[in-house]
Amino acid sequence: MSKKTNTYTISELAGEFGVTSRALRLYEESKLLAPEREGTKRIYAERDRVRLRLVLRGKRLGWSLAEIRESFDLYDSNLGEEAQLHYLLEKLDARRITLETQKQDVELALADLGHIADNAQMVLSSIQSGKNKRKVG
Amino acid sequence: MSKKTNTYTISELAGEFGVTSRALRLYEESKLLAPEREGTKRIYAERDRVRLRLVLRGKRLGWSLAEIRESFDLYDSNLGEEAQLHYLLEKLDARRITLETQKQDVELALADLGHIADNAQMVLSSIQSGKNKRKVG
DNA sequence: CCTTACGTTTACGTAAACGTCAATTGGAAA
DNA sequence: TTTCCAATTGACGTTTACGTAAACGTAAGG
Repeated sequence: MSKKTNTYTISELAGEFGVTSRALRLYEESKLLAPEREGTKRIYAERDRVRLRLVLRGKRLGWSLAEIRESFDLYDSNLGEEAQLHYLLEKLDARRITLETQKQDVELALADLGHIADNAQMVLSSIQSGKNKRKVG
Repeated sequence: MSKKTNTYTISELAGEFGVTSRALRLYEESKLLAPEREGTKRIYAERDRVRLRLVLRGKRLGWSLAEIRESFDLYDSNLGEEAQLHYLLEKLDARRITLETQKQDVELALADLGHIADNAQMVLSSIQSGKNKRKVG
Protein backbone atom coordinates (compact mmCIF):
# COMPACT_ATOMS: atom_id res chain seq x y z
CA MET A 1 0.00 0.00 0.00
CA SER A 2 1.44 3.32 -1.00
CA LYS A 3 1.00 6.66 0.74
CA LYS A 4 -1.58 8.96 -0.65
CA THR A 5 0.40 11.39 -2.73
CA ASN A 6 -2.25 13.88 -3.64
CA THR A 7 -0.92 16.87 -5.47
CA TYR A 8 -2.26 20.33 -6.01
CA THR A 9 -1.77 23.17 -8.40
CA ILE A 10 -0.98 26.59 -7.04
CA SER A 11 -4.49 27.88 -7.47
CA GLU A 12 -6.02 24.82 -5.87
CA LEU A 13 -3.91 25.21 -2.78
CA ALA A 14 -4.44 28.95 -2.72
CA GLY A 15 -8.18 28.51 -3.01
CA GLU A 16 -8.33 25.91 -0.29
CA PHE A 17 -6.47 28.06 2.21
CA GLY A 18 -7.90 31.39 1.20
CA VAL A 19 -4.66 32.95 0.07
CA THR A 20 -3.51 34.15 -3.32
CA SER A 21 -1.07 32.47 -5.66
CA ARG A 22 1.12 35.50 -5.24
CA ALA A 23 1.37 34.76 -1.54
CA LEU A 24 2.34 31.15 -2.17
CA ARG A 25 5.10 32.24 -4.52
CA LEU A 26 6.31 34.70 -1.94
CA TYR A 27 6.34 32.02 0.72
CA GLU A 28 8.39 29.86 -1.59
CA GLU A 29 10.83 32.68 -2.22
CA SER A 30 11.00 33.08 1.56
CA LYS A 31 11.95 29.40 1.88
CA LEU A 32 8.73 28.46 3.64
CA LEU A 33 7.50 26.17 0.88
CA ALA A 34 9.37 24.06 -1.62
CA PRO A 35 6.97 22.52 -4.10
CA GLU A 36 8.16 20.15 -6.78
CA ARG A 37 8.22 21.27 -10.39
CA GLU A 38 6.62 19.58 -13.30
CA GLY A 39 8.41 21.42 -16.02
CA THR A 40 7.86 24.98 -14.95
CA LYS A 41 4.72 24.42 -12.96
CA ARG A 42 4.62 24.12 -9.19
CA ILE A 43 3.25 20.87 -7.82
CA TYR A 44 2.29 20.95 -4.18
CA ALA A 45 2.13 17.78 -2.10
CA GLU A 46 0.82 17.02 1.39
CA ARG A 47 4.09 18.11 2.89
CA ASP A 48 3.51 21.58 1.49
CA ARG A 49 0.00 21.69 2.89
CA VAL A 50 1.33 20.93 6.31
CA ARG A 51 3.91 23.66 6.00
CA LEU A 52 1.35 26.12 4.71
CA ARG A 53 -0.89 25.37 7.65
CA LEU A 54 2.01 26.20 9.95
CA VAL A 55 2.75 29.36 8.01
CA LEU A 56 -0.80 30.57 8.44
CA ARG A 57 -0.80 29.71 12.09
CA GLY A 58 2.37 31.71 12.48
CA LYS A 59 0.72 34.62 10.73
CA ARG A 60 -2.25 34.48 13.06
CA LEU A 61 0.23 34.71 15.91
CA GLY A 62 1.66 37.86 14.35
CA TRP A 63 4.95 36.34 13.27
CA SER A 64 6.90 37.68 10.31
CA LEU A 65 7.82 35.35 7.49
CA ALA A 66 11.39 35.41 8.78
CA GLU A 67 10.22 34.32 12.21
CA ILE A 68 8.16 31.55 10.68
CA ARG A 69 11.21 30.47 8.75
CA GLU A 70 13.16 30.42 11.99
CA SER A 71 10.57 28.18 13.58
CA PHE A 72 10.96 25.75 10.70
CA ASP A 73 14.68 25.86 11.18
CA LEU A 74 14.22 25.00 14.82
CA TYR A 75 12.19 22.01 13.81
CA ASP A 76 14.66 20.84 11.20
CA SER A 77 17.54 21.67 13.46
CA ASN A 78 20.68 19.65 13.25
CA LEU A 79 20.97 17.76 16.52
CA GLY A 80 24.52 16.57 15.96
CA GLU A 81 26.70 18.45 18.37
CA GLU A 82 26.15 19.21 22.00
CA ALA A 83 26.73 22.94 21.57
CA GLN A 84 24.05 23.07 18.92
CA LEU A 85 21.65 21.30 21.22
CA HIS A 86 22.19 23.88 23.93
CA TYR A 87 21.76 26.64 21.40
CA LEU A 88 18.55 25.05 20.20
CA LEU A 89 17.22 24.68 23.73
CA GLU A 90 17.92 28.36 24.40
CA LYS A 91 16.10 29.40 21.27
CA LEU A 92 13.17 27.20 22.16
CA ASP A 93 12.99 28.65 25.63
CA ALA A 94 13.02 32.19 24.28
CA ARG A 95 10.11 31.36 22.01
CA ARG A 96 8.31 29.69 24.84
CA ILE A 97 8.58 32.82 26.94
CA THR A 98 7.13 35.09 24.28
CA LEU A 99 4.35 32.57 23.71
CA GLU A 100 3.54 32.50 27.41
CA THR A 101 3.42 36.27 27.41
CA GLN A 102 1.18 36.21 24.40
CA LYS A 103 -1.06 33.72 26.12
CA GLN A 104 -1.46 36.09 29.06
CA ASP A 105 -2.08 38.96 26.69
CA VAL A 106 -4.84 36.98 25.01
CA GLU A 107 -6.42 36.22 28.37
CA LEU A 108 -6.29 39.86 29.38
CA ALA A 109 -7.78 40.97 26.09
CA LEU A 110 -10.55 38.40 26.43
CA ALA A 111 -11.26 39.60 29.94
CA ASP A 112 -11.46 43.22 28.78
CA LEU A 113 -13.78 42.22 25.99
CA GLY A 114 -15.93 40.36 28.46
CA HIS A 115 -16.27 43.38 30.69
CA ILE A 116 -17.32 45.58 27.83
CA ALA A 117 -19.78 42.98 26.63
CA ASP A 118 -21.26 42.53 30.12
CA ASN A 119 -21.69 46.24 30.44
CA ALA A 120 -23.30 46.51 27.03
CA GLN A 121 -25.62 43.63 27.86
CA MET A 122 -26.75 45.38 31.04
CA VAL A 123 -27.47 48.59 29.22
CA LEU A 124 -29.31 46.67 26.54
CA SER A 125 -31.43 44.83 29.08
CA SER A 126 -32.38 48.03 30.80
CA ILE A 127 -33.38 49.57 27.49
CA GLN A 128 -35.51 46.57 26.65
CA SER A 129 -37.17 46.43 30.06
CA GLY A 130 -37.89 50.13 29.57
CA LYS A 131 -39.63 49.35 26.32
CA ASN A 132 -41.83 46.81 28.06
CA LYS A 133 -42.63 49.09 30.96
CA ARG A 134 -46.35 49.43 30.18
CA LYS A 135 -46.61 45.81 29.15
CA VAL A 136 -44.83 44.38 32.17
CA GLY A 137 -45.31 46.83 35.02
CA MET B 1 -6.90 64.16 48.92
CA SER B 2 -6.04 64.63 45.30
CA LYS B 3 -5.10 61.96 42.77
CA LYS B 4 -1.47 61.56 41.95
CA THR B 5 -1.02 63.41 38.72
CA ASN B 6 2.47 62.38 37.76
CA THR B 7 3.52 63.61 34.40
CA TYR B 8 6.18 62.50 31.98
CA THR B 9 8.11 63.94 29.10
CA ILE B 10 8.17 62.07 25.84
CA SER B 11 11.63 60.66 26.39
CA GLU B 12 10.82 59.57 29.91
CA LEU B 13 7.80 57.64 28.78
CA ALA B 14 9.65 56.26 25.80
CA GLY B 15 12.52 55.14 27.99
CA GLU B 16 10.26 53.50 30.51
CA PHE B 17 8.44 51.41 27.92
CA GLY B 18 11.37 50.74 25.66
CA VAL B 19 10.03 52.55 22.63
CA THR B 20 11.28 55.60 20.75
CA SER B 21 9.88 59.11 20.86
CA ARG B 22 9.14 58.71 17.21
CA ALA B 23 6.85 55.83 18.00
CA LEU B 24 4.98 57.84 20.62
CA ARG B 25 4.43 60.67 18.15
CA LEU B 26 3.20 58.16 15.61
CA TYR B 27 0.80 56.67 18.13
CA GLU B 28 -0.51 60.13 18.82
CA GLU B 29 -0.97 60.80 15.12
CA SER B 30 -2.79 57.46 14.97
CA LYS B 31 -5.15 58.68 17.72
CA LEU B 32 -3.90 56.15 20.24
CA LEU B 33 -2.49 58.72 22.64
CA ALA B 34 -3.54 62.27 23.39
CA PRO B 35 -1.07 63.93 25.73
CA GLU B 36 -1.60 67.43 27.02
CA ARG B 37 0.57 70.24 25.79
CA GLU B 38 2.61 72.64 27.82
CA GLY B 39 3.27 75.19 25.17
CA THR B 40 4.57 73.01 22.39
CA LYS B 41 5.81 70.16 24.52
CA ARG B 42 3.91 66.94 25.12
CA ILE B 43 3.03 66.15 28.71
CA TYR B 44 1.99 62.58 29.36
CA ALA B 45 -0.12 61.63 32.37
CA GLU B 46 -1.14 58.32 33.91
CA ARG B 47 -3.99 58.02 31.48
CA ASP B 48 -1.49 57.94 28.63
CA ARG B 49 0.59 55.32 30.34
CA VAL B 50 -2.45 53.10 30.61
CA ARG B 51 -3.22 53.59 26.94
CA LEU B 52 0.38 52.95 25.97
CA ARG B 53 0.36 49.73 27.92
CA LEU B 54 -2.69 48.67 25.94
CA VAL B 55 -1.05 49.71 22.70
CA LEU B 56 1.96 47.55 23.41
CA ARG B 57 -0.20 44.64 24.43
CA GLY B 58 -2.03 44.98 21.15
CA LYS B 59 1.25 44.95 19.31
CA ARG B 60 2.35 41.79 21.07
CA LEU B 61 -0.90 40.25 19.85
CA GLY B 62 0.03 41.22 16.31
CA TRP B 63 -2.59 43.94 15.90
CA SER B 64 -2.10 46.87 13.57
CA LEU B 65 -2.34 50.38 14.95
CA ALA B 66 -5.71 50.69 13.24
CA GLU B 67 -6.93 47.56 15.00
CA ILE B 68 -5.70 48.88 18.31
CA ARG B 69 -7.52 52.09 17.61
CA GLU B 70 -10.65 50.07 16.92
CA SER B 71 -10.34 48.32 20.24
CA PHE B 72 -10.20 51.70 21.96
CA ASP B 73 -13.26 52.74 20.04
CA LEU B 74 -15.05 49.65 21.27
CA TYR B 75 -14.18 50.59 24.80
CA ASP B 76 -15.29 54.20 24.41
CA SER B 77 -18.27 53.10 22.42
CA ASN B 78 -21.42 55.16 22.58
CA LEU B 79 -24.00 53.01 24.31
CA GLY B 80 -26.95 55.24 23.56
CA GLU B 81 -29.10 53.46 21.02
CA GLU B 82 -30.13 49.85 20.89
CA ALA B 83 -28.90 49.36 17.34
CA GLN B 84 -25.47 50.56 18.37
CA LEU B 85 -25.45 48.13 21.24
CA HIS B 86 -26.15 45.23 18.93
CA TYR B 87 -23.47 46.43 16.58
CA LEU B 88 -21.03 46.67 19.47
CA LEU B 89 -21.89 43.19 20.69
CA GLU B 90 -21.28 41.80 17.22
CA LYS B 91 -17.91 43.47 16.99
CA LEU B 92 -16.98 42.19 20.42
CA ASP B 93 -17.96 38.69 19.47
CA ALA B 94 -15.90 38.82 16.31
CA ARG B 95 -12.87 39.87 18.30
CA ARG B 96 -13.54 37.20 20.84
CA ILE B 97 -13.54 34.56 18.15
CA THR B 98 -10.20 35.62 16.72
CA LEU B 99 -8.78 35.75 20.21
CA GLU B 100 -10.01 32.24 20.95
CA THR B 101 -8.41 31.06 17.74
CA GLN B 102 -5.22 32.79 18.67
CA LYS B 103 -5.33 31.14 22.07
CA GLN B 104 -5.53 27.74 20.43
CA ASP B 105 -2.72 28.70 18.08
CA VAL B 106 -0.56 29.63 21.04
CA GLU B 107 -1.30 26.32 22.71
CA LEU B 108 -0.43 24.41 19.56
CA ALA B 109 2.78 26.33 19.10
CA LEU B 110 3.72 25.70 22.72
CA ALA B 111 3.02 22.01 22.27
CA ASP B 112 5.18 21.86 19.15
CA LEU B 113 7.97 23.63 20.97
CA GLY B 114 7.64 21.18 23.80
CA HIS B 115 8.03 18.20 21.51
CA ILE B 116 11.13 19.61 19.91
CA ALA B 117 12.59 20.43 23.29
CA ASP B 118 11.82 16.96 24.63
CA ASN B 119 13.48 15.40 21.66
CA ALA B 120 16.51 17.63 21.98
CA GLN B 121 16.74 16.83 25.65
CA MET B 122 16.74 13.12 24.93
CA VAL B 123 19.48 13.44 22.36
CA LEU B 124 21.44 15.59 24.76
CA SER B 125 21.10 13.07 27.57
CA SER B 126 22.26 10.25 25.36
CA ILE B 127 25.29 12.26 24.30
CA GLN B 128 26.15 13.00 27.89
CA SER B 129 25.67 9.43 29.05
CA GLY B 130 27.93 8.44 26.18
CA LYS B 131 30.60 10.77 27.51
CA ASN B 132 30.36 9.13 30.90
CA LYS B 133 30.41 5.60 29.53
CA ARG B 134 33.75 4.63 31.01
CA LYS B 135 33.00 6.44 34.23
CA VAL B 136 29.53 5.04 34.74
CA GLY B 137 29.47 1.63 33.08
C1' DC C 1 26.00 85.22 25.30
C1' DC C 2 27.06 80.57 24.01
C1' DT C 3 26.57 75.88 24.36
C1' DT C 4 24.05 71.75 25.43
C1' DA C 5 20.13 69.04 25.89
C1' DC C 6 15.73 68.15 24.70
C1' DG C 7 11.72 69.06 22.22
C1' DT C 8 9.07 70.34 17.86
C1' DT C 9 7.42 69.75 12.84
C1' DT C 10 8.21 68.36 8.11
C1' DA C 11 9.84 65.33 4.94
C1' DC C 12 11.89 61.64 2.95
C1' DG C 13 13.72 56.66 3.42
C1' DT C 14 12.88 51.74 4.25
C1' DA C 15 11.67 46.80 5.13
C1' DA C 16 7.93 43.61 5.01
C1' DA C 17 4.13 41.53 2.77
C1' DC C 18 1.76 41.37 -0.40
C1' DG C 19 -1.37 43.36 -4.89
C1' DT C 20 -1.36 44.18 -9.64
C1' DC C 21 -0.13 44.33 -14.33
C1' DA C 22 2.44 42.84 -18.38
C1' DA C 23 4.60 39.71 -21.28
C1' DT C 24 5.25 34.76 -22.01
C1' DT C 25 4.78 29.94 -22.12
C1' DG C 26 3.07 25.27 -21.99
C1' DG C 27 -0.51 22.14 -22.27
C1' DA C 28 -5.33 20.70 -23.13
C1' DA C 29 -9.35 21.15 -25.85
C1' DA C 30 -11.66 22.05 -30.08
C1' DT D 1 -3.07 23.64 -35.80
C1' DT D 2 -5.25 27.15 -33.52
C1' DT D 3 -7.15 28.65 -29.53
C1' DC D 4 -7.46 29.32 -24.85
C1' DC D 5 -6.60 28.93 -20.07
C1' DA D 6 -3.78 28.48 -16.24
C1' DA D 7 0.70 29.25 -14.77
C1' DT D 8 5.25 31.54 -14.91
C1' DT D 9 8.56 35.33 -14.16
C1' DG D 10 9.62 40.01 -13.65
C1' DA D 11 8.67 44.65 -12.30
C1' DC D 12 6.46 48.17 -10.19
C1' DG D 13 2.85 49.93 -6.77
C1' DT D 14 0.97 50.12 -1.96
C1' DT D 15 0.31 50.05 3.00
C1' DT D 16 2.14 49.85 7.60
C1' DA D 17 5.24 51.20 11.09
C1' DC D 18 8.44 53.15 12.02
C1' DG D 19 13.87 55.30 11.24
C1' DT D 20 16.44 59.21 10.06
C1' DA D 21 17.92 63.56 9.05
C1' DA D 22 17.01 68.77 8.66
C1' DA D 23 15.85 72.97 10.54
C1' DC D 24 14.20 75.27 14.30
C1' DG D 25 12.40 76.73 19.35
C1' DT D 26 13.33 76.84 24.40
C1' DA D 27 15.10 76.51 28.98
C1' DA D 28 19.19 75.69 31.98
C1' DG D 29 23.94 76.23 33.13
C1' DG D 30 28.53 78.15 32.83
